[in-house]
Amino acid sequence: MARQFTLGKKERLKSRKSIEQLFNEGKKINLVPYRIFYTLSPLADERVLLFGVGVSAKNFKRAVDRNRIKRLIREAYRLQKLSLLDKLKDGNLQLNVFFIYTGKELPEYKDVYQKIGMVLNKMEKIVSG
RNA sequence: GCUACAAGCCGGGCUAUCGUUCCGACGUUACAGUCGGGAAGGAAAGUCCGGACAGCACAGAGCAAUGCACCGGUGAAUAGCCGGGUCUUUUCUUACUUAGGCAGGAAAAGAACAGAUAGUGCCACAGAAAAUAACUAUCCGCCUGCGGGUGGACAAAGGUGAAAACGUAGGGUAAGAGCCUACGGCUUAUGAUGGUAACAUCAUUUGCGGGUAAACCUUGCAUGCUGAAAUGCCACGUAUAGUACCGUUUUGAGGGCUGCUCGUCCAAGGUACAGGGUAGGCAGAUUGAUCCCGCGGGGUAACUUGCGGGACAGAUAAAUGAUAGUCCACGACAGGAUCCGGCUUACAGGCUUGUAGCAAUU
RNA sequence: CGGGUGGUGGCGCAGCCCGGUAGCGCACUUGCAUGGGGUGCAAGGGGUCGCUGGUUCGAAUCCAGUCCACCCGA
Repeated sequence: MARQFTLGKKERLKSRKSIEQLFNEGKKINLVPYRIFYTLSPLADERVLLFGVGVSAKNFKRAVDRNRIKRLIREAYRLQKLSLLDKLKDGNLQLNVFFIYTGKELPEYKDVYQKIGMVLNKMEKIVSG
């Protein structure tokens, strides 16, 4: 039985090329302190859902703060991605997502969890039709 | 015990659930999965110095540029560190002095402490003048209408200023002036003594011509250039690919000698524009001038050395987190990105040791 | 990772190389001109020269350290 709440190397965007493609060709969602890029395409291999995070060094000068925001977003995503994954499997689709934090204040985990949940719900609706 | 200062060390702990990365074992065709172990700092930061390492270059000469600048030691090396010298400032103290002051000694702090008689520049305001002179004053000669004018001599007396032409006394002179003499101060050179040396003391001697080199500069010494996006290898892929210009025996386009010039060597392709492809993997790359502990040796110290034991991340869109509970002193500054040595800056709180003061007990 | 530029009145800039008076435009205040406004004319106020030290008689300017903002290479 495979574990469910994982976020290993195989589930993250690892290629510079695919990331650049995502920024150039992907669609965009703005949700107050976040900006999400995504591309939806027919399933090519077993990698159904790929994920990435970014925080601008302009808004957060210290690496400690950037690391913390990325960790919080990753955690919220990890715990809430399951139903989106099921929808993608049903539709035989492949999705790349990239989260960018555009706010200027350090967020609380509860807010991050809530907002990421909203984003994922939106994505589900887009995937469904 | 409390307070202050200095030095050194630490800088949240525990439990549960979910999760990340690397290594090993099991397992698998290969994944998946399971088990065990490792996983940010004292500054990882700023990138201010110095190296290691790598590539290119390494026949020579000249010029330039940059850095450093008392001496010795330390170390792979430095603008770091340690010790010493000199100077400056502050404090204390002693002798002399009516006082002002001045000389010596001690302690602490600081010093970008080579050169201002190599040259050039600058020094606002004030002041006669900011370094060459001129002006006032002084003295001498001549003229005079007795107000002064004019030709010379003189060199620091002239309310200033941050800074004023060695100080005091005497001689000297037409009047003056280190012009001369004595004492004192600073300074140049030589010698002697002590010291590895910087330097100190003494003797003789040269002069006394302000400051500024964190102004240009001069002198001495050092430095090849470029940095892991360096560099080597493998894989994938495109256009046996276009246009223009220059050149291909000699008249040679261009290139190397990596700052430039000379000089020298190579040389058949080169330059520009337009367009196309790739942007994956492995090595570099984590164990090294390494760090810590104990005992011992050398050295004033920085540091070094012998023996024994222990420890040491390696990611690559980039890993240490989240949630809940609990304890306390309620958690600061802040996160690797080739590595190491230093410097600088940020930092809640706590612990240890030493010194000084206060209080109390025996 | 490497390299560079800039912090001067409320705003945009000059002065810095070669040290001695901080200046310009817009804005602001007051007055005059107009029936009123725009506009024009005249006068005026306002600056720790990012911060901390050093050199110097004297620092916005020179030097060192530090903070902040911005840009470039890949």
